[in-house]
Order: sequence, then structure tokens, then C-alpha cells
Amino acid sequence: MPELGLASLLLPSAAAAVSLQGDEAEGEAGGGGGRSNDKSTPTTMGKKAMSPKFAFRTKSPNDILDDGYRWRKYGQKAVKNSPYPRSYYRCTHHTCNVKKQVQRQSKDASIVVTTYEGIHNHPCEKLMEAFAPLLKQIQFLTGL
DNA sequence: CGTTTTTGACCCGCGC
DNA sequence: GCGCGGGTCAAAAACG
Repeated sequence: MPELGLASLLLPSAAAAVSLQGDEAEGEAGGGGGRSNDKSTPTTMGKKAMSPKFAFRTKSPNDILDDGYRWRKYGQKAVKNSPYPRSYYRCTHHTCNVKKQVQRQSKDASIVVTTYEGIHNHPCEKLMEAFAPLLKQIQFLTGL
């Protein structure tokens, strides 16, 4: 399968539909994820790292869009109401517990629904790389 | 060789 | 109490 590379920067102006769905008590995936063994919250439990959820609708012939981070696919399941399967991705950073879900819209196969869960706690490499020369130039001009 | 991708199987929570 | 659904992990294979 071909790679996109800088698709994030070459994104067409179609990726403008941003839907905010910050609601629902998604919490920690109801069913799966049982493998975890550190859920033994003592009496002080109650505070759970609730990760925010953001759904983005992107129109692209490609399934996956590189938003500047590295994603590793860890699962794929078919969804009801949709003839297309849903792909589960995760940030490859060990310090980053961000999850991403990509699902194709049944109405338009060209539309993909990207759902981001969590927040990156590490700088964006791609973005940094893209800004590296620019930042350097800025510093150079500032210092001058 | 390292990393990533793919399929199957497993587990837990909730529903009835 | 049991069954189903959904989600995740694991191992092997493929790719660069």
C-alpha cells in the first residue's frame, strides 16, 4: 500500500467539516480492554482520565490521513449500519496514549470519519520537521 | 533486521 | 445467570 507522506499538509480544502461531539460518557470502552490489570483503584477512585473525543469528517480517496503523528493499526471490526469495516489506530509513542478510529461513511465511500480520542503529550514530529526550517529562519531573523 | 500490518481469539460490561 | 456485543491483544507475515 502506498504511503501518503505529507498528506497532512497537502490536505484539500475539503477537510473543513469539524463536528464537535464532546459528550457521551465513553469513559473507557465498555466491553473490551479487559486485559488491563491496574484498574484496582483504591478507595480514592473516582477520577478517571476521561479522554476527549473528537470526530472529524475528511473527504479523501485515501483511507488514512497523516495528521502529523505515527499511527499503528491494532484492530479492525465491521460495524452495523455500515458495509465498511472500522479501523482502530493508536499512537506509536509509548508516552502517548492517543487512540484514533477511522470509519468510512456508508453514504459516501469517499468520506472517512476520523475519531480522535485523547491528547498527544509529545511534540508533533512532522509538524516540527515542517517548522524546523521556518523556525530556524525566524530565529535567525530575530537574532539579527 | 526492525517495524508494521493482518487475522483470530479473548475478555469484560451490560442486557434480559 | 447466561448470552451477546464491542474492543483489544497476540502472533505471524510482509515490507523497507
